[in-house]
Amino acid sequence: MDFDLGARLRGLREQHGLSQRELAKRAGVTNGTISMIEQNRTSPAVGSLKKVLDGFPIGLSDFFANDFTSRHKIFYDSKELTQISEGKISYRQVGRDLTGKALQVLHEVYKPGADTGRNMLSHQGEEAGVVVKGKLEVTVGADRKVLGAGDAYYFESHRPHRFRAIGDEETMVVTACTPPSF
Amino acid sequence: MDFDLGARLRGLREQHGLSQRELAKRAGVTNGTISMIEQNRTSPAVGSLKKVLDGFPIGLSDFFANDFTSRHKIFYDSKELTQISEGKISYRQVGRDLTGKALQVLHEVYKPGADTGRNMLSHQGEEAGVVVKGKLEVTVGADRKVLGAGDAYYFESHRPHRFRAIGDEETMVVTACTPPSF
DNA sequence: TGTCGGTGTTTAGAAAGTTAAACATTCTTT
DNA sequence: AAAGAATGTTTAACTTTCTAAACACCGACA
Repeated sequence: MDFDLGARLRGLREQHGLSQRELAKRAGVTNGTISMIEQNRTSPAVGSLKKVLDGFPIGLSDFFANDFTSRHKIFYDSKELTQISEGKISYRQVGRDLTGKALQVLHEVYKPGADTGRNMLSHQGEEAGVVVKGKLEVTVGADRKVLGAGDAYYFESHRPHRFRAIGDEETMVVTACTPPSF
Repeated sequence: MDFDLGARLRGLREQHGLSQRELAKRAGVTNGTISMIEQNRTSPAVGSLKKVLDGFPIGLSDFFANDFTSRHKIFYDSKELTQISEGKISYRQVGRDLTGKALQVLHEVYKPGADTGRNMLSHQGEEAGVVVKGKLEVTVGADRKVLGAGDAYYFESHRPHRFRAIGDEETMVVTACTPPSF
């Protein structure tokens, strides 16, 4: 282990104003177990930790969300991207919490015909993207162009813009915004 | 345990095209351990699971992200909200993955003077919010009003809108959008 | 002062996880 | 068909976690 699981648990417990015994009772474990975990004298079984966290309650994912290592994470497997929303357009973000970050990178998948909407989006910062697959109609202000795989765009986000997937195969785009604005 | 940790691990391993022995070697555990975990015949120690996941690699948080229970989760502790972005305006979302959901609810905190930008936002759906603390200037189309704690708003998102925190204390708002549009 | 109720920590024994090696199975190779 | 190499599973010995109870400490209160 490389992040302080014990301290994380202790912090949570104290934030909730519980004693080790109170938490133990809720969780269905003994107070000794919690003591040992908080001192990092044991690496609890996942099942035990789950029981303990149910006492707050908080999920395992959230418990590890601010994992020390995940802040320094460099490589993200395809499956590791954070699904922000999904539907006609799927947005999957590189990294979970962009606090203090300058960049937001998304892997977007448009179903055929998917559209960000007639109403043009417009926010601050700059954004750029590369079409990986399919065809994407990009409208920026008065400019409009259909981009194919390998094509890219770059503009200042304050200009009204709109994206639309053309053709009948799904369209994949990798986009970057700075600063992160969702 | 109430979600199929074993199946989750097996799925991941197979997605990555690894055998139990290959993964075991990378992770520094034995193939037997992985076999037992995948059959849910043991609840692995967090440390062991961490080692195994480092073989992919994937973080603990992401491993549990699609926790079976978290899809049915009803109650969210304040600390459990998903930080989407933070800065002058902090957005914390209720729930992590809104796939298939109809609603996106955010807990927003505006630092004094924080502003969604001169450029009016505009997207589809409807949205509403309740100011919990501080003062929020809400502009929707030609309408503008300063809302205080307890005040609320409701409009169709296609109308251009803008939010700005007024005064010198931070402003807190709870907002809801449908459909989720980030 | 003493004892009561609370806190977190420690310890011996019970339970469970992990290892290393053997086992069983499938597929390829000869 | 037999040998070989890969796969996942199981078993006995070992290690670690977990429990239950005792321990030590602190503040309240009679």
